[in-house]
Amino acid sequence: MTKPMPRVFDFAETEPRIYSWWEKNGWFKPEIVSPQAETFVISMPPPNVTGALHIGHALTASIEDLMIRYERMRGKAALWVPGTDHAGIATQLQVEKMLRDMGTSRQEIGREEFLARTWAWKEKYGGTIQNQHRRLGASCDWDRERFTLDDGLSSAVQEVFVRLYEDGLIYRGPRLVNWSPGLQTAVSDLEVERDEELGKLYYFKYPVEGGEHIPVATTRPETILGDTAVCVHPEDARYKHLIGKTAYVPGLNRPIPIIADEYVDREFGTGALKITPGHDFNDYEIGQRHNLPVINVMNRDVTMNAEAGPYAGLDRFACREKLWADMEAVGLTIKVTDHTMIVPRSQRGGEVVEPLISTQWFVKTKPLAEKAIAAVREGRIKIVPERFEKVYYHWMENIQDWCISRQLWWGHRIPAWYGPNGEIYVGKTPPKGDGWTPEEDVLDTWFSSGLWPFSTLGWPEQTPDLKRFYPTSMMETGYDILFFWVARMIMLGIWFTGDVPFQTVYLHGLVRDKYGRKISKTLGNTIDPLEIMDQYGTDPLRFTLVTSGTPGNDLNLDRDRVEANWRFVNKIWQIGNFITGNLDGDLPAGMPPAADLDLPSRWIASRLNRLVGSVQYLFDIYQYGEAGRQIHEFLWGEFADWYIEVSKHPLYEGDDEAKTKTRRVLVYVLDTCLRLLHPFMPFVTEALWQYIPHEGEALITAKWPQANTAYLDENAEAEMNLIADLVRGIRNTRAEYEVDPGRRIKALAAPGSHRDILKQYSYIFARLCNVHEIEILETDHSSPDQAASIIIGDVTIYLPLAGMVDIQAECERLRREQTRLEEQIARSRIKLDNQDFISRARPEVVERERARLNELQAGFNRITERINTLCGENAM
RNA sequence: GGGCGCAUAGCUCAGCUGGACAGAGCGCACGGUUCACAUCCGUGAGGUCGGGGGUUCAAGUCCCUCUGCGCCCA
Repeated sequence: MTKPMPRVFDFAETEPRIYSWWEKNGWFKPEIVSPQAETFVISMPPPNVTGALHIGHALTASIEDLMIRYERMRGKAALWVPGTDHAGIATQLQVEKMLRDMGTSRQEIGREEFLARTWAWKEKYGGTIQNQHRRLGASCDWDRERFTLDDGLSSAVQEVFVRLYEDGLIYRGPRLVNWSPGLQTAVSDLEVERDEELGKLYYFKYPVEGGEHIPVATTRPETILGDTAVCVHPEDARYKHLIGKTAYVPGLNRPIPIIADEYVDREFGTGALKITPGHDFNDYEIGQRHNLPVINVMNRDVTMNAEAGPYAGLDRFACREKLWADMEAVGLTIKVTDHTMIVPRSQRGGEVVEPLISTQWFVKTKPLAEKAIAAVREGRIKIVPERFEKVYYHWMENIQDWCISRQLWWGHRIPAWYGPNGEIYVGKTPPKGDGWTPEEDVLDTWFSSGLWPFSTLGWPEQTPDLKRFYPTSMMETGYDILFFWVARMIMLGIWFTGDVPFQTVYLHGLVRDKYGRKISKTLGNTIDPLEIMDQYGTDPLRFTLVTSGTPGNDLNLDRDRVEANWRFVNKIWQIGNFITGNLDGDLPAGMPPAADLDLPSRWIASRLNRLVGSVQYLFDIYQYGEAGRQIHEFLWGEFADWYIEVSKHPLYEGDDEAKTKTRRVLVYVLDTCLRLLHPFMPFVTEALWQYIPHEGEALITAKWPQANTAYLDENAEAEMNLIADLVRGIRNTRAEYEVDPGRRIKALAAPGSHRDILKQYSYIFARLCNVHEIEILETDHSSPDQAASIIIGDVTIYLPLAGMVDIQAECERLRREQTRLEEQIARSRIKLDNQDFISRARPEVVERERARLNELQAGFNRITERINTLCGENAM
């Protein structure tokens, strides 16, 4: 039985109610199906624990929830593991800002107190994003929620660190690293952003033994103080004679050799390159090749150190100025030019990153990467869209060792201790004995998130969850973290579990504003998903996010589209209103057999099953957006606009049998569409489903539809198309002749080969174009003069519009139509006359073309006939 | 320097395995108080599918090339 449903869909009331009902019933958990069921598992990319939901999270959650709901409906044990990331740098910065606002600092309160405050901060703001995910309808298993600093995950991190160390894949040592002066920590290559900026190129003269000078250009004069060579191209005629001689570092007069290396670009600057292995990655490599010493001239706060001689204590940029001024004074400068250069900046802090020699912990990535590459090459991991595989290989094949230590406090403490005699101990527990000092540094946040797919399932313990749900099925995330996160999960996952962490990687794009601009606070074009949900509800936002773009490409989010989809939600609701309002008592479930159905029902059943098949195909190839658009098009453009309108006849005027059949079709079609749409728009579909006759408790656990080919009916589609074309033709004609839409008119029909259909379904014309009487003419009819005619195939409909039809105009209209047909016939003939087409095109394509030509020909004959009778005497 | 993406109606985008006159939403113009919906219904205008070349019986769709915009890597 059905209960009366509200006239409008109140999303604000419905969403939280339905969500908690789902959650309370445990439907987000994989345990709702048998333990033998096939699994489908997604690890949710963990957002920053203290973060707030932004539009990117909304996209991620919309797609992942869609995947999860779809697979759940397909009967799989669907598990979506949620969680949050401690986000070392970001969170520490937030807390430090709070401390600053309170007039203190982390240094002042000390490590222990700082961590206590950060945990407190996490407790306070940590729940926000979970609840925001609930608003999005995310059907994840909250009982399995994890946090990267949980005990379990911390133990996984330690385990991994220790084992990698024992495998010889983690080492510690002084190396040139990217130093973030603002954050006071080393960062990895990936955390450095390189952008073109306008800078200056400074030309210095380096004195050379024997009184000569060699000109050297640099963008960073302060690093001159750390130069250990000047390098020229071995074939450079300008400097060939200087190779092997000694130059003197400006400002310090330290002697350095002039060396030759083919690396030098003769075109750039002066063609003579200063080599500073302590402050430049390329120079570091050249230095290694030539056995040059490495001099570090900076402190960690990027002031100059003692090696800088008279410049010690100055900030790096102040030093730059002063050195230039000093050298200018002694005539060792040439010129300064404007110069566009690549400046490395810290991803988080934005300040210029300084390459600095520093002792850090590193992961030797090559052996890990090899296995990770093989997994994708061998198809054990599939990346969607496929083109990202290339990007992945390129990065993996050129991978550099990964600097994993961070001079932060918020994070996983590196499980290492230093002995009194400089020895290093690495283990999960402190070493025995006295005199051991624990390592101060913590690990890169991505080190722990790299374990996410298995650490969240209990690894290193062999938990039942790990056994059942690992490897996971799908890693869905943005392409912007392919290297940061996806690549590392693959490397670490394979290394530690011997199995891939997930079978498929689906990468989505970035959400941009409607003009395609990147969303940024400074631009002021941020899109707040919460605000949108307040205004339109969750379903329109989700549907818009999923249908606005294609996999792997950025999508431009247009608020107008959200509004349009909000109207779509209303449309669905109104369809529900209509159907439930026209039910009466119990209804047999399911569809009547096709043979028992009338033409419109056979048509809609055929269209529906075609849709189901198409949606299935699109889901199989991850084209969710297109699938959503097709469901939308079907539901509104075919079901509501045509079938429902037509169904009013049997519903209002039919007998009981006709009513029942029509009701069953209406309910069945709606039910199927709600199932198809549920992964896209969970709330309105579930809410409405509860008002229509249904089996089972909730749509969320209802069965995903399968196409039933028994209902495919090409003939019904063709007949219905003909009727629809006639209806449209009549509507056009009425509009053209400005016939009052409310005015009922009659028509005459020369039915051609569709006599029975037109007779039986003439009511459709009454419903859809206000033609309430159709007189079916005999074959040898005489056609009326004062009439407009609509010709589709071999059917002609005459609208006797006495006094309104201008024969002259009508003839012109018909001739235009005739010409159009003529052109199409010609084109079709050319095709069919082409032997190559006949022999090479697929038979059904040729067949379709033949049928089409017949149809065109019939129409052409009909229209010619009409012109002859109507326009005979004024044929010019 | 290497790689990738995008370029389709005024705007935002679809168009997947090549096959009938290229679609949607919004916007625009005109017309609608019929018992699901004005959060609606109907009609219409609007596109040389960035340029050029090629493959094919057939190209918006595949290949090459050029132009413009964007991204990634070095």
